[in-house]
Amino acid sequence: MELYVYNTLTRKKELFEPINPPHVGLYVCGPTVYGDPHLGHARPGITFDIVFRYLQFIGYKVRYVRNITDVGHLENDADEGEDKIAKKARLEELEPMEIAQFYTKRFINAMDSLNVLSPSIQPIASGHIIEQIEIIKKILDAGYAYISEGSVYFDLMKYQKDTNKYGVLSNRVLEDMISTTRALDGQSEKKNAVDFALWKKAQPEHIMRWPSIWSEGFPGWHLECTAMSSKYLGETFDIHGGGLDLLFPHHESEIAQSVCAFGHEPAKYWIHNNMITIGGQKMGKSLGNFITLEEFFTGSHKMLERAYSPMTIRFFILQAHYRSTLDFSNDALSAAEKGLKRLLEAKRNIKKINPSKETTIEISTINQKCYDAMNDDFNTSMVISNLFETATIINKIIDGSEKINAKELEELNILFEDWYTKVLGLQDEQSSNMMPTIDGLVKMIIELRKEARENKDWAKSDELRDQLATLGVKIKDGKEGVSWTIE
RNA sequence: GGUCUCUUGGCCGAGCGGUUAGGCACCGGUCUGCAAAACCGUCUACUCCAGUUCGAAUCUGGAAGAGACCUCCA
Repeated sequence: MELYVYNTLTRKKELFEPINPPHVGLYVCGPTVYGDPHLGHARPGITFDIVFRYLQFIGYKVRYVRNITDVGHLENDADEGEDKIAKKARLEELEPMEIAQFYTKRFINAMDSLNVLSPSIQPIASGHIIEQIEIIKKILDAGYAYISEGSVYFDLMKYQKDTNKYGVLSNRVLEDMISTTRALDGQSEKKNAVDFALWKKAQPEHIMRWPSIWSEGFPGWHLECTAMSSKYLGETFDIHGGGLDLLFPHHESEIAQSVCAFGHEPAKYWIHNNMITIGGQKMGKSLGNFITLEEFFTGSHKMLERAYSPMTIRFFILQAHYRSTLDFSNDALSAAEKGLKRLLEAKRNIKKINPSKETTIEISTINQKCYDAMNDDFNTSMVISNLFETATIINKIIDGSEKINAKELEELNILFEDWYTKVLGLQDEQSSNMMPTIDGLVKMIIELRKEARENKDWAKSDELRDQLATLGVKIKDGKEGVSWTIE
């Protein structure tokens, strides 16, 4: 069994071979915590959750590091030298760390509800200022940075001249960029407009600041990931992930920093998830068209026709391949919701199956198809397609048009446990510790209704059904008796 | 302007040279006191033009349209 992953560095699918098997180091750029998590955050969260889960599923020991950026980034338009968290803090009259703390918690809660597993380590940028300063020193010593008015800048021209590596990831041509770079604040301090800051001297109004030998200030925008990935995964690790929008300049700059500080590139494989679009356009803070995850869960956004559960969001995202753009719409989400429900029902129906002597189906074939799909660059869409076909088979078995023996039935059970639950991370949202109680209560009412129906008291029967419906409990009169679900 | 990507049926979305993707919707059927749900079945594709090939949604060239990055962004 061989896993192939698409490596952005080479623009093709490559056989996955960890540097130190069975260990795998996975680093993913986490959120900047100055706002509520939105649908865009769900995509990398879920994409790399799948990578994390699948690598473990096939036997690797994975250390998954996903950072929290709480140092903020520079605003580039107005507010010279003020970063996002500081700005928000000033507006709301809070400590910057209150803002960061608040949104970090919101982010983690949202990931939990999406059933995204916790990373092995979730380091915060502000907790690694020392490590970042150390890397700046290394780059200075190597001669690829210079000090200017209390700030430290990366010398891109020198880096390019010596290594010719700038652009390996993003295919950028440095010469072209120089001619098209727009004027930004502080350019006069730089040798070249394209140079990026490793350390930035804080302006008087800038409230997030740390001491350093250069100035009171804050670390540059790309440094945190270099510092934290090298600290926890080593100078060279297996997979670096993140959103496609981080490819340039963020990841390109990380490579440059690593090459200068450590003498080699940081990651063997680069994996990038694509964007979620809304009406064909990228969803983003600056565009004002983003919907927060909480708004999805509660339905409180003007573009949403109603609420969508976390599992619906997860399933919606998994139905597309991670490298494709995924377009949001109410119709698409409703379709995902119904599809997920169908799969869940099928999974539950497995329990109702009575095995036969003979079997007309072979589970191992389906199982192999799921492996093949995942081994081909994590094709979750294909796995789901296989599960749907299995759902049809399950229904046919119950219907009597297909047969399954005890051995295959056991494999069927494992199939859903493995792929639906473990790898795709889908879960039954209705399970809670109150369920046995609710189940008992509903069954009592169903019993009452059954009596009414036996007496042909349709009015009473319908009243019970309607009242349960108003509580969100849907009664289903099936061939094999009555069942119910919570809507 | 530069770099890159995409264009699949009513909607979403796989597909990487030959075989049904799948889901949702629609329609037909089964079931039902009625209804809903559920289940079964069926239909609608590959932006356009040219080329390579026995054979192309899939490869090549061209056209049109859309998007991403080049500025913080998942």
